[in-house]
Amino acid sequence: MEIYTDIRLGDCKEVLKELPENSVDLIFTSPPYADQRKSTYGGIHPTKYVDWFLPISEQLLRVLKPTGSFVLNIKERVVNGERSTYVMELIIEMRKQGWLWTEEYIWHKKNSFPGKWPNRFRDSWERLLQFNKQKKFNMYQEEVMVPMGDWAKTRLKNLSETDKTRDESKVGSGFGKNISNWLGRDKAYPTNVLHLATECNNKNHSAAFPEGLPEWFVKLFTKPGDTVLDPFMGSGTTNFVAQRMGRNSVGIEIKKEYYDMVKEQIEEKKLVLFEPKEIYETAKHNGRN
Amino acid sequence: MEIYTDIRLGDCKEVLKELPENSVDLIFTSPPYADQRKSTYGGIHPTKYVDWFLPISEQLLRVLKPTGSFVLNIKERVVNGERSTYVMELIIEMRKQGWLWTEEYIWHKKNSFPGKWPNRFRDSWERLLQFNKQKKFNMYQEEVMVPMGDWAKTRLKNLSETDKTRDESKVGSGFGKNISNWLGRDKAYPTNVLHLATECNNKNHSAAFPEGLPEWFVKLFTKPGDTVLDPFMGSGTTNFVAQRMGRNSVGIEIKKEYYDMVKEQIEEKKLVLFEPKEIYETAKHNGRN
DNA sequence: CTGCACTATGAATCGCTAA
DNA sequence: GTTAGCGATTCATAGTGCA
Repeated sequence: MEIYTDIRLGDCKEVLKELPENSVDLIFTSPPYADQRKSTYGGIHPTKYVDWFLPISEQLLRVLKPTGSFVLNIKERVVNGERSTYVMELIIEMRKQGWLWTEEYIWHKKNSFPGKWPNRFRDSWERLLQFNKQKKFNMYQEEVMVPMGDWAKTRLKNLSETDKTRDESKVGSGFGKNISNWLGRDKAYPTNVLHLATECNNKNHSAAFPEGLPEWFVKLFTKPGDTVLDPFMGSGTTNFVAQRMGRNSVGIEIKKEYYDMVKEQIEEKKLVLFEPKEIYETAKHNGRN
Repeated sequence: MEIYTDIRLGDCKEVLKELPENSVDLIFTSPPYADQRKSTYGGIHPTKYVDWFLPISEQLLRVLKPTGSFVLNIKERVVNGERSTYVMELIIEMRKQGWLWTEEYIWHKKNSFPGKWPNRFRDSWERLLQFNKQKKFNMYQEEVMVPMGDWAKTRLKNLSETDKTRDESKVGSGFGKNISNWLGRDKAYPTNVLHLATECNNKNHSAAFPEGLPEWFVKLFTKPGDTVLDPFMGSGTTNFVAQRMGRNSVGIEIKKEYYDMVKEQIEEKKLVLFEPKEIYETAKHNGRN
């Protein structure tokens, strides 16, 4: 299968207009967080954040396929001792734009940055907001199943009386059918809480999120050959993951420095792609939830 | 030390007016969640939820001491395939009332309700919203520190194969490596993510939350002799915990059935209070974070 | 007292059917 | 059309009983 990795330089608000409508299966991104310090990368003041983001999310709504999903990794900052409300306002405004706010996943960062403050503890979680265009969308739940708890072994040997009763009460058809549901089952569906450690990259650039994060959602919401978009590419984590997993991807980055870096690395990776099988196997190591 | 446990019957919107202003150190409560079904206990329609809650939070703002905290346990439900936005709207409106939204803790429910749906996974977390009257408030961080040595030991011993596969295999970091960070340290500050299982009570009443939840916040935000308030008492978990930990408490409940039950149990507990030490030790079993 | 087997059930959600 | 009621689905935990 031939896939492409399309890296573009520019302001995503403008560059997105070049993309055809209904062409993307998954948007996974982590936009620059609101920040009062203008000096930092893309610092947008908290009070302007929603106004700044809405034109972008409007384009995202246009390019996303009706069956696609938009996953937004974001967490509000503390301003004057309070959590800002711009994320909540954003959700409310995006719904007015036509987005459905389907779910909020939690990314629990296991090794969050240490620190001590007089009136709060370490912040060790971030939001992963899932938006959709319609109630029916593609979701491949089996792809992200996790090993089941230890109890399953004994459970499989003898079904408990409770289960029998519960099952029999349903219909007179008996519980044989239900037993078959359990046989051979060694995996369970995950929950909406993801446990991942923040990655410690010894590279010269730091990723906002670990590879496991986009990987989980790429598996969950796309199949090989689908297209993934990250309008705030940064160090390109989303695109590298997409490429490794056999998905097309588009990445947009406003800073030439990052753009060049990703361009270079993407070229390198292409060489490796001649052995896709092996790469896929290595990738499968990554555990999740 | 002599403490009181004050249980009152009635609608908290009215009963709260009887309480003096600036008299409570901690409000910990879990109001009835919005629900479309009117038949269930206190079912408030999602679209009316904010209007229903604001008069109550106004009273709570009045009775809370300036140095006190208000912790609200809540989670929005799914309506028509979307998460409702009433919790976000509530936060925004409460800030207009004068509340500061200081922090959002996450309660990660390890044993969430099972089930499978076409477009979502099991919901295994709830919000614990912390509101304050001013930026400076009482917080006793040392009281909730996690003993590192013990924690690591039990963690290592009890670590099931599933845990390892699920949580640790993702990055190269590995579990052992992280342990080494903790050696030589007695205690560590927790984060804003709490891990607790929902209690599996085979008693005749079920609590909405496990005792560990109010216990953690009572420790964190009050000292012995302080006053704790739960305006939606329910089965009285908050008040039992407060009493056991030597805090005064006020509980308000609209349903006579629950009110009577708690009244009865509070009386029983008083007898036991002659041996506070032993009780406290047993209570410490409740795991957290 | 420890360990193992087994039981009970929990702030759930979707889709269909009846009113 | 819209809404309310009900069945089906499903996993981790604590508690009990017994060897």
